[in-house]
Amino acid sequence: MPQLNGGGGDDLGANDELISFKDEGEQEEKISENSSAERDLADVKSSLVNESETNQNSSSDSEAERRPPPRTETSFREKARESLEEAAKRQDGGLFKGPPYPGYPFIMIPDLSGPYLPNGSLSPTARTCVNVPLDLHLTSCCSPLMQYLQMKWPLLDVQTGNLQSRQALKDARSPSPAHIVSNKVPVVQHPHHVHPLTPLITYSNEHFTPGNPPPHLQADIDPKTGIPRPPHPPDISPYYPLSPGTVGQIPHPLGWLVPQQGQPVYPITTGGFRHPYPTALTVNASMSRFPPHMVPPHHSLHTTGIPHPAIVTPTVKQESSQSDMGSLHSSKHQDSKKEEEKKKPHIKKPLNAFMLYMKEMRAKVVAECTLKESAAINQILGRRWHALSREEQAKYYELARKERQLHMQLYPGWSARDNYVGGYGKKKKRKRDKQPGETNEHSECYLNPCLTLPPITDANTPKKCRALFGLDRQNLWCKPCRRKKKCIRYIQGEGSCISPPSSDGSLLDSPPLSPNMLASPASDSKPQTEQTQPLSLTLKPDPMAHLSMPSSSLVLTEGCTSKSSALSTSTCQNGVLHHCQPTISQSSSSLAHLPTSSLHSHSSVVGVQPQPLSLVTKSLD
DNA sequence: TAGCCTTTGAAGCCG
DNA sequence: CGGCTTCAAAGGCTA
Repeated sequence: MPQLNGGGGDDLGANDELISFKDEGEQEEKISENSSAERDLADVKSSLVNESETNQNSSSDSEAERRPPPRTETSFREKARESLEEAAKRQDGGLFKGPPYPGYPFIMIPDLSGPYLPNGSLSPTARTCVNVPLDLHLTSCCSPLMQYLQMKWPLLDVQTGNLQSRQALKDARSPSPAHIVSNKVPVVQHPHHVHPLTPLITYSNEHFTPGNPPPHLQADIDPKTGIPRPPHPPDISPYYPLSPGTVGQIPHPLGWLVPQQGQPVYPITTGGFRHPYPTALTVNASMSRFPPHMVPPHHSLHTTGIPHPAIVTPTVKQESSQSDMGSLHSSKHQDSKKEEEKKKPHIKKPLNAFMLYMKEMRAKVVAECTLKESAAINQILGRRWHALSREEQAKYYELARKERQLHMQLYPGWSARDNYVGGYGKKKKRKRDKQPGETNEHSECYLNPCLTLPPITDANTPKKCRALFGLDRQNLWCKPCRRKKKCIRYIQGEGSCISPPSSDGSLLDSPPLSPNMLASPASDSKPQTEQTQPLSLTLKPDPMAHLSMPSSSLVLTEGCTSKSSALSTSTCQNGVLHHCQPTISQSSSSLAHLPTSSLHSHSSVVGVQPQPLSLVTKSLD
């Protein structure tokens, strides 16, 4: 396995991504600083990822050293140890007693997901906190996991101060009997279920309502630290029956212990609710200190009924219903087979870096604007992702790498093909095939002629060069395209790219690249935040612009709300009022013939960004 | 109600 | 090996 190759740089794809990202960064990011410095920075970032990958199996200490958010981590670690010690001494409960703060008994973790300050510190506004449930079976041997979590938690994002959340927390402080009696995990309702492997997600207090922690997990809470004292592990929890080998192992601190109602994504298996990460400790330990291949496989992990968040019983999946239907007419044998299949947990793929990022940032985006449409949000997040500095991205790559590692450790026999239905017999949702000419790129141009946003639809796919030149002229493809990455030419725009004048949105936002930049697309770009993204304040001549661009100035920003509100003004937390209506309406009127999907796509694009991505375009003339 | 949309990345399949 | 496809999250939308 690639990931196991400690020295390999390819396991995570991070390298590739970084490389390609460099290419993209050139076009997407305005570089105001000297290129050499940028290159250096980029090199540093790339090396960061490389290092993380190459050292993935080495010392977790090194990781900890690389981790920026230290204070909280350190204090937390110390406190956690104290709590552990105390917990070992006394198990008098005291859970949820006298919470030092609303989030109690959760740890307050700085939200680093937001605006990062150059020095790695948090901006005041970014100091939202995460209430991380400490229903940990913390033991003295958890340091690797702790490190792992420390690495992750800083990225946690949460919307705090939410009265509802607090209330929910308050209300939930008395564990429901159902939680106790049933094998169900105390449900914490969250808009997005928490990926088991990724504590990155934005968490709100409601995720961890006090009802969540099973009785045995009612760790004593240190009134001083507010950190719940980890329950003493000696007693195997009826809730999380731990196999002998799981003693001392730490349940994943984050919410995937608590599946969400209506989202049986991480259903508890019939085997009982066990430690989600039975091998979390050992895995992490081995992960950080030993080459993964040295770690003994835990083949029985997911067969023990461990409710790993990544495990989803087929019953919750669409396949299940279908199989159920079919089973009606099938033989008993078939039924039994299907039953087995049904019971067979669906182990989800580990989240990649971007998915982790999305999980973390989605709530933030949703909160910042009225956007709720995932498609639109994802577009925004996609842009933000590219706007992230290498360092920030490296964090996610690192997390993703660990996710995969952990996943691999937990499910040694699992393969992505297990979930790969395409060509493997079963049905599957097949993405609607779009004809090359069927893309929304034109509409994109219409509606989004000068946005900083790159073309959002198909036209923006990495196959741009492929579409332009065809497979037989791959030598003309941009590097990213060859690597199946986002086409830089397309993004760069025709003005500066070698590609033929594109009718797509290539003219959009990205500033023209200098020839030398084209020559060495990977040469680099300095990490940019989206604030610097106003890539094109000048409207490039768009062949299609006359069809869509009003002669007047436009203010297009991502701050505009999605489809539903695209035609009305919207506000974002940045306080900027985005008058989307004129823009959209004009565009729409001129493009009344456009498919609604196009409009939809466009409106979706007009997401919200805390940082003004808005561009004021000049009139064409 | 299943699937689409939309993003990026990882990984599997296929020629 | 390169290209294509699927899946991972997510929630509104659509047929």
